[in-house]
Formats: sequence, C-alpha cells, structure tokens
Amino acid sequence: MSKPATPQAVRGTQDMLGEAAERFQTVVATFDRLRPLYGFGRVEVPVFEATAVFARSLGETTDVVSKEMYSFEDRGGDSLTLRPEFTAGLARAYLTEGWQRHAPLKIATHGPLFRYERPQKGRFRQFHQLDAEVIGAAEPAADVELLVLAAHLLDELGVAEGVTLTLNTLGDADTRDAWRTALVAHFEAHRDALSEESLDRLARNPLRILDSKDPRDRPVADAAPAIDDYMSAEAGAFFEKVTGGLDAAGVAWTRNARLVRGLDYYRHTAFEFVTDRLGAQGTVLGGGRYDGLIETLGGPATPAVGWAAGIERLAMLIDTPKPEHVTVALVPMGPAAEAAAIGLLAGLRRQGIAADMAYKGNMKKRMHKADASGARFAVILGDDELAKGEAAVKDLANGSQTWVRLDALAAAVRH
RNA sequence: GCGGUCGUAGCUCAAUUGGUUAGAGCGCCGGUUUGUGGUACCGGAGGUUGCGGGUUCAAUCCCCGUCGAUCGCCCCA
Repeated sequence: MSKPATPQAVRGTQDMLGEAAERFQTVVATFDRLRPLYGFGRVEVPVFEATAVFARSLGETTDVVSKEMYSFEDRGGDSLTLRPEFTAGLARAYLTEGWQRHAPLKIATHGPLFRYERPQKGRFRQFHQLDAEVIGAAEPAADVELLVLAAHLLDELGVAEGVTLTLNTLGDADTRDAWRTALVAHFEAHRDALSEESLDRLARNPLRILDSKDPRDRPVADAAPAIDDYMSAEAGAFFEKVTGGLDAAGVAWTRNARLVRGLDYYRHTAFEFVTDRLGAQGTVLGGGRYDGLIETLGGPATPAVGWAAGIERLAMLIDTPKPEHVTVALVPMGPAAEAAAIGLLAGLRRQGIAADMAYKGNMKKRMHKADASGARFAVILGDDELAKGEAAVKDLANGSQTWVRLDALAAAVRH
C-alpha cells in the first residue's frame, strides 16, 4: 500500500505555532483591550460577499478588483468574493442591517482577508487585519479619534518609535477633481519623461504617479501641482481641524503631500503609519475618509472614515512576547496516584491555577516534560503521599521541595 | 503578471572540479538511574537530496520544466 501524498498548504497561507502564534495573538489582544476605551463596538461580518460589494466600491480599475480578488461562483450561479478588505463589507452591512439608526457608528473588527498576490515579506494571500471605522460622521473629530486610537495601539505594542504617521488630505470632491485635472494636464505635458508604468497609471490612476518609486518619475512627480493650490476653503479648514486635533492629543504627524491612497473611495484625510523595518512593505496601518463609498453601494450620502492595520506586519515589529506556560505540572506515580491527580488537576484549574499533566510516562519522563513545559512547580504524587493526604511540591527553579496537604495545594503554588 | 536567490533528516546546516554505504548538531526514542527535571555518557530510529524529465559510465552537484520558499517590481495592510 503506497502512502498517500500529503497535500501542501496553499501558497501565501500561513500556519502559526509557538512564537508566531503568540505574536499574532499579542497584536489582536492589544487591539481588543484598547477598542472599548474608545467606545468602538466589536462587529462580525462575513468573510465573503457578493462580488459587486467590492467591485463597485473599490473601483473597477484598481489592481485589487482587476486581478487580486478570490472570486467564484456558488451553486446558484452567483458571483461571490472572499473579502480583500473590510471597509466595503462593513459599509454593505451598515446599509442592509439598518445600522444607520446608530449613526455615528463606531465599530471595530479583525480577521482574515484574501488577495491573489505574489507573497513576499509581510504580504500573504490570506492575511489578517485589525479594522476600525466611524460610519455616519462628517466631523473631523472622528478622523482625529481614529488616529489617536491608531497611535495609541502602536504605542501599546511598543512599535511607535520605528513608525511615523504620514498624513495628507485629498480634499473634498471639488478639490480632488480640480487637482486631478491639473495633475493629468501636468503629466500629459511631460509624458515622454515618465516610466512605462506611470504612463499606465496616467490612464488608470494618475494620482499614483505622485508616489512612484521609479527615479525617472521623480522629477516630474516632484514638480507636479500641489493639492494645496486647489484646496477649497472648506477642505482646508477640515484638514486644519484634523491636524489641530492631533496636536491637542499629542500625536506626532508629518505632512506628506504626495501620499495618495490606492482605492478610489477616499476623500479628505488620508494617512499611513510607515516603517522602514519591513522591506518593501512599509505601511503598517493605513486609512482615511471615504465619504463617497456608501453611495456607490446604493445608499444615502454617508460620511465615514476608518483604517486597517496588518496584523502580520505588526507582529513582525513587536518584541518577542513572553511565552505562555503553566504554573504547575502534576507528576503522579502509579495508577492510584494518577487517578487522584486527575481530580487535583481539575481542582487547581477551577481555582484559576494553570496546571498540566502529561498523558503518560514514568516519573523521569514526566519530570522532564514538567521542566520542558516551563512550569514553576512540579507536584509529585506517589502512593506514600497519597496515604498521607499530601503531595511533594518541588520548585523547579531552585530544586527545593516541600510536602503540603492536598487541600492546601492551591495556596502553596499561588504566588 | 515580471525579475533575482534558494529547496538535503522534525529543525539548523555539511558533503572536495560530478564518483561508490549522503554526515553533524539540536530534537525525538531507549539505556546508565523501577521516587526526582535542567548537566554528563552510551545506544537507536529517522532521507526515493521538493517533484518530473534530460546529459553522463556515474547527478545532492550540470541542463530544462514544474511546485514551493524568499527578496524585489506592480499594487497594497
């Protein structure tokens, strides 16, 4: 009989154990700890949606929609897509669940997202994000609140020092249109100087030429008209309230007038927290205001702002988390002791003490496992101890050993 | 979708210009020690060298393809 071939993990997916899993969990737990401090409620939304949810909201010409979506037909012939981002699905839920009545709605979620891309450092086909949104608020105070939360999160994770907040405004619709027209005119006038890729961008998404990494593009991009020259009074005032709020909250920021966002729906505030510690993937958290999105999904004009942060990217930046380990390892000897130890184990755990017991093995083996587990104490239970109603408690750090009554066990190992 | 580098034991890596039974450390299993771990010593298991094809008397090594990893481009968290 030949052995069956082992199926491989799908490209761009990850299996995490030990430190990798602890890093991931640390990021998520930190987010979950801060979220309620800002009054953001946890929401759950589906991992897949009707394809139109993403195709319409992200913009048909974006790479995410044109070549990176995991789309498939279900048995009824409907086109479905594994979510490539959170915002569109949350906006859909806001409309179809009647969440308008809660506006302004402050919500947060986290989970897996899917994009068909070539994996590289900090980039996966199934990746994970934290996400926070305020839907139904046109006030710059919402932008500020989200940015303060983001900065607080990075600070709590201990990565704030290597990460800087870069901030820009794309203006309101009028500003953005006027600026865009001027940009296109500028780039058209210098098209012989642009890279092939930027010529392609000129047709699809001219704003992206501004942050091109190609040195050939830099002179033309750097000479391009600035949005500030086209800024309406309202849009300018909005941006000033955002930056003023950040200053008041003590959040450091840098203006990057060339920061644009990849997805079509952004207006006004756009921001990225960037680092140089992740190779080509510098963005660790990004977002902005998307006042136009909900209308593209057939809803009423609804202002909204939000951000998402890459959990894997953050997990790579944080310090090594302290590994989890139990306090007590039970070491029973013989069938009678083992039976009694099952009761002791359950009792310790019910009293909130982390305890473990190997499924099998003689004393030597169990002691070895106790040591390897990182437990502080080995609780040794043999027939002699059992007869006396006690157990030997050995401190694995210094080797000292004392005998304590079984009913005092929990107290003896609680420190 | 495009380009660079790399795939040898569970893990990290060796293996002279292509040469005979592919090695080591760690880990794992057993023993020295049938009631004491972290140290030490002894022994053992574990490989179709990612997969498929080609060149050659001979391939872990050279060539092609493929899958995967990794880094970058595009794009993005």
